[in-house]
Amino acid sequence: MPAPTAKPNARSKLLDAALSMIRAKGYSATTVDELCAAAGVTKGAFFHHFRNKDELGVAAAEHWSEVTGALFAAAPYHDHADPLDRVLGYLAFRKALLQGGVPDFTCLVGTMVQETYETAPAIRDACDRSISTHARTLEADIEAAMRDRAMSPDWTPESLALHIQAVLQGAFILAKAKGGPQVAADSMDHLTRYLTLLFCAGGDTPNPKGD
Amino acid sequence: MPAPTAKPNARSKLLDAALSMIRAKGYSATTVDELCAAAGVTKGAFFHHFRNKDELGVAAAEHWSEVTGALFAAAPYHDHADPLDRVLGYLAFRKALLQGGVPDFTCLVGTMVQETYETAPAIRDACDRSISTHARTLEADIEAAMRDRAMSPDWTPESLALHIQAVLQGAFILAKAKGGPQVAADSMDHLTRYLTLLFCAGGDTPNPKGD
DNA sequence: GATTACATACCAACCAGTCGGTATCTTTAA
DNA sequence: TTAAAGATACCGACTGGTTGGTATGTAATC
Repeated sequence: MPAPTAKPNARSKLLDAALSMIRAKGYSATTVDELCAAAGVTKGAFFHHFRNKDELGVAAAEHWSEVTGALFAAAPYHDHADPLDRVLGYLAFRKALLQGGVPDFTCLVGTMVQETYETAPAIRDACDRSISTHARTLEADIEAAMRDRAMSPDWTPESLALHIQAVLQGAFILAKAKGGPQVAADSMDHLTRYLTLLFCAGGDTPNPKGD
Repeated sequence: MPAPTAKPNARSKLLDAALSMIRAKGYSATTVDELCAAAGVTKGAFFHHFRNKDELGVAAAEHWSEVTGALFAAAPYHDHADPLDRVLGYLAFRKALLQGGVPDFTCLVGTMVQETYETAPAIRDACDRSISTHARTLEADIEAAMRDRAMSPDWTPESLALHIQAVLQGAFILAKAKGGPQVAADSMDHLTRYLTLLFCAGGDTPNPKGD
């Protein structure tokens, strides 16, 4: 990638179109022809930049990581002094992103991995990288919040960061099923409540199942 | 439906095959031909029982509701005397179901609604019904647990039941991305911890955001 | 002048869905 | 008791449009 900034060339037009089209219709139902039409390029351009459809899927996941990575890196929740406030601010930011139609606020890689995890390992790995890398941006703050409170729980910062991602992904599924963001916002409130309780009311309680 | 028990006729063979095939490959990538081959029936039989592919999708969601509904109705977690123990027992039961390959323990309707929520409203509604009806089986126990503790929180039993479903659905997405159930089990542990904290350590704390 | 970045035309395989036909089960009435 | 009559369940060849992918050509750029 010599040019990090995206000129309106065929490749980036295809990737941008892929983000919205795959989020709306899923990966399998997104056809190369439709994608080219939406991006305003020809099929020749598509197969010039991508060897096949799966390679576009991988590139779309990576493009998604870059776009969302920049969005979250520039978000204001990092400014809080207390690390727990930064984590809670992250969740508030996620909740504030629930705007527009369902395809506008849902997650590309969460959608795509559901269809491809068995049939396209390259896409699954790209989606895993996207989710896991994003989750890792929360780990330092979680760990700092634990240290501030001298907590030594039986869960790891990584597992909590991944749990947060799981709640968000699940909230999107419910929003899709119910046709609106309200149920997702409610779920994010429950998650916020969990973090508040966990760090302020009893984070050292042993694992209720003991395993 | 005069005969509630499933004879090995073409329709139920197709529905059973659909459950596993759609969970593994997704709805769009599941072709009618492949489905018929897996079920051991012909295409003529398919279009005798279903007007089109979408109608199979709806029927598959309903079949899924019946199969899983019977599974959960017969599960032992209902035997606990305390309603909170029944809810926690439900979660332990869900965790115990994380056996076999990823397609074996993931949720059909969560998978299907992601691909169809924009393009096939009938399927989306069927998936919503499946999830919401299942969530509703938890509401009475949640409400009873609240009453036992004289709680008057700013969340409803319905929202908590749906949040539980969101965590489960999200856990399945993470399991698909990571290729195994461990991350899903970890997320279910966090959810169990949330319920424990919520009902035993501070369920009356006000909404941290205040909205 | 050669590599890159597209455009156009084309293809074989595949897709959901159709259709004429057969086997079997149910109803009815002589 | 049985047989005509109709409905249901299923079969499998066929179709027309779509699919991902290719082959080849051309204009711009390095």
